[in-house]
Amino acid sequence: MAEVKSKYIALAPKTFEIADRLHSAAIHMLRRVRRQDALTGEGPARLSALSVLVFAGPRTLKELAAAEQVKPPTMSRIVAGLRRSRLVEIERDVRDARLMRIYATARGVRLIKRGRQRRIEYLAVHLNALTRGELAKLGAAAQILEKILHDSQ
Amino acid sequence: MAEVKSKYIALAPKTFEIADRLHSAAIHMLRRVRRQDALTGEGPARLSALSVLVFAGPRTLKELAAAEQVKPPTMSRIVAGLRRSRLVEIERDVRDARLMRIYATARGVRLIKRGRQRRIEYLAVHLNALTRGELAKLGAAAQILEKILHDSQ
DNA sequence: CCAAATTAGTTAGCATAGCTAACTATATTG
DNA sequence: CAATATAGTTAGCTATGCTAACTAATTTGG
Repeated sequence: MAEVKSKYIALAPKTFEIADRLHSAAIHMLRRVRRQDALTGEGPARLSALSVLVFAGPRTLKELAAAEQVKPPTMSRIVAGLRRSRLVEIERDVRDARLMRIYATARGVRLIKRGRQRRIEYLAVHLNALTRGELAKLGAAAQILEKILHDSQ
Repeated sequence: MAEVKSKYIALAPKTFEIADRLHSAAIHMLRRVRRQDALTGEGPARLSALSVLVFAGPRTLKELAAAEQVKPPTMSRIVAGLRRSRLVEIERDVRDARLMRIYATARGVRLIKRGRQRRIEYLAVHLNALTRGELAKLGAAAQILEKILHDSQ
């Protein structure tokens, strides 16, 4: 791996090295796991948006766009695709007719849960080769990352 | 997070839970870090392919396609884009005129190194809030993941 | 109360990124 | 040397990202 120097002189080289390795490991892990998604027959943007609806509940288009960090026109087409595949349904808000209420259908929920199952199972099968201690270390790391991600917004 | 059951009864629930949390943390971490890439002015497929050329050296189109897990026609266009941006150059193999030798230009190397610097620095700044012990745990986790990814091909 | 401004979402049009099928050009093989 | 195999490209489809410009609905200010 290459050297990384910084303008932030307060940061220890060790911190950079760990950031680098964590970054690389995350990229390679997700690349593997993502191969499982082909079986769903839907593209990554749709799966990701649908996943928000399944695990966080119904959302408006704008909220969904914000959650997925894309612009409204992009989300508009993603939702149209999900609707064509009967994975979501849309209702107009009674209070404010400009707002959409987008929610996952039972079919959408099933698709996401199966996809998620495949991803997690794939990972778990590989983690199964580890010792108890190693597994505990991964658990600790996940917790630390969750904390950072949560704190830093 | 949702329940995940498995047909692999030999896998402990704890393993699933950790796989799940690791998966989620990796997704959110990379989503953050990726925002830095907009500054390069190149798309993700180009950055990723160029990164292979910079860190692993020149490759043929087929090799690059395999490394990026895409089909040759896809890589053909990615390389064409990189070439237009003067980030790579192409030579024909002397022994076998069918083969391309694709390599990063100095400009390509600079672009990737700066982009990488931004990503790693962003992460490192956030890791900097951690204690020595927490940092060490993340380092240990990265190492364990590298091992699994390497061993399982 | 209604005109102006704001907000939610869509449409149009562009670029990138993925695919398969069908092509060209070069090497290899029988 | 003809047939086959291999490397890469081209054409044409879908999906996913953007901005600019639009429609429709709501809110606000005079």
